[in-house]
This record gives sequence, structure tokens and C-alpha cells, in this order.
Amino acid sequence: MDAALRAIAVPRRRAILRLVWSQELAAAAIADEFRDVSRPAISQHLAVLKEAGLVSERRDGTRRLYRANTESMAELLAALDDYWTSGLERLRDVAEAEQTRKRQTKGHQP
Amino acid sequence: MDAALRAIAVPRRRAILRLVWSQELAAAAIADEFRDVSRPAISQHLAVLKEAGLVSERRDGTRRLYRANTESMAELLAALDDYWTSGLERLRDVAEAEQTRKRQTKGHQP
DNA sequence: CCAAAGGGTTAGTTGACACTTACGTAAGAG
DNA sequence: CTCTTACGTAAGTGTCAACTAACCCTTTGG
Repeated sequence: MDAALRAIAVPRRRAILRLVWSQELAAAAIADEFRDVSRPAISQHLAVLKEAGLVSERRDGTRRLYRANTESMAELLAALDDYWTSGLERLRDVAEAEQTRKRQTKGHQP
Repeated sequence: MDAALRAIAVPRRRAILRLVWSQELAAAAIADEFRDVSRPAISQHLAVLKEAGLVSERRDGTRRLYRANTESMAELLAALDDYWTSGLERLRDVAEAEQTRKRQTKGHQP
């Protein structure tokens, strides 16, 4: 959940996600939509989104087609809905925040 | 929406939000939950959450009681739900632009 | 009035990250 | 094989933000 939330916290990545929400698009087609940013920047954003499980990649020759993983997004929203009301995991979250400060670069998902 | 998303993208702030989700808590009481971080840090997080409209502040003497604004959170989730499916008319243009570019590069290079 | 409790604010540091340019790599086309 | 297309990766840079330490407001009690 942490990776997905950090991913969509960046406006540019939300815009990318919206572009590939209802159909597959090649990396170049996505990059062409953002003239104020270089193509590698878009590629890096796509890598973050893929790492967070929010988009899926499919190869077609030299091209790479991206598509939003709407299922993961639905799961994220459902998880957010439950997050605040489930008091049982409060202590775990405090501990998690503690870990974040000490080992800032490492992340893992269950 | 941008401010709220950036606010909950930080694990520490999510933990704070959960603490004040179902109960009012004073700043000191919140800070006491996080032993690995200083009180001013919590105060700054609370300011960010308040700025994003996710928590409300109430003064009681010298103390300041915070509580999560559950309505704002519901609005955020609703806005997220709509975000991806709105503005879909642009996507067709993007797809057509890609097809046009493919045809042009295949037969004619400027 | 004065002092303490509660808590926000400022200055400065540090690490993460969104970007850039340059290079590397895989898959057709000629 | 060579060239081009389509993309990712590496290295470097600048900016932002999460943090700490020190300081500065309010409010209440004696």
C-alpha cells in the first residue's frame, strides 16, 4: 500500500495512470503527451508505477505497451477505506513508521 | 486532492491520522506515541494534515485537540474513484496520434 | 504579576526523488 | 552485418521535505 500511495501522490504519475486507464499505450505515446518532460523521465515514472503494481507491461516487438491495473487500484481504495477504522493494527503501523526512519531505502510487500 | 494525497503518502502521517480517527487527542498525546521522533516533527505533520483538511483543531486551554476529518477522507476517496474515468475523451486522440506516428515513420521520415 | 505547562515556529541539515543528458540494449528492416 | 526504432539504465544535479535543536507565543495557576 505504501508504494502505491507514494506512486499516485505525484501528479505526473496520476496523469500517466489516467492515460493508460482504459487502453494500452506504448511508452513513446505516453511520453508524447508530456512535452515539458523528457522521455526517460516518463520511463522512470512507468517503472515506479509498475513496481507499485499499478500498471502492467506487455512487450510487442521493440515496443512496450502499458496498461493500468484497475484491480490494484480498487484494492488500494478498499484498503484505504479499512485502514482508519481497523484499530487492531495501530501498533504495527507505529512500528512501521519507526522502521521507515531507520531503513529509509528498503521496502517490501507481503 | 493533491494536498490530501501528498499528506497520506507519508506513513507517519497515516499513523497520526489513525490515532485521531475515532477520538480527539492532544498534541502531546499524539507525540507520545512516537518515541523515535521529536514533538516539533509531529506538530509539523499536524499542520500539514490540517492544511490538507484531513484533521480539525480545537483549542481547550493551553491544549490543542486534534481529530480526523472523516468527511474529507471520504471525499478524497470519491474523488480518486472519479479521477481515472473522467476526461476519457482525450484518450482516443492519444491513440490516434500514436497510429499516425507509426504510419508516418514507416513510409516517410522528415 | 510571574512562572510553568502546552505547543507552534524558525533555522539549518540531510536524504529522497523528479528531472536531465548520455549511453546501453533488444528487435526488426535493409 | 549495419542501421534504425523503441526503450530502459546510469550518472549527475537541483529541489523539496522530514527531521532536530533552539526559540517564541498563549493560557492557566499561585
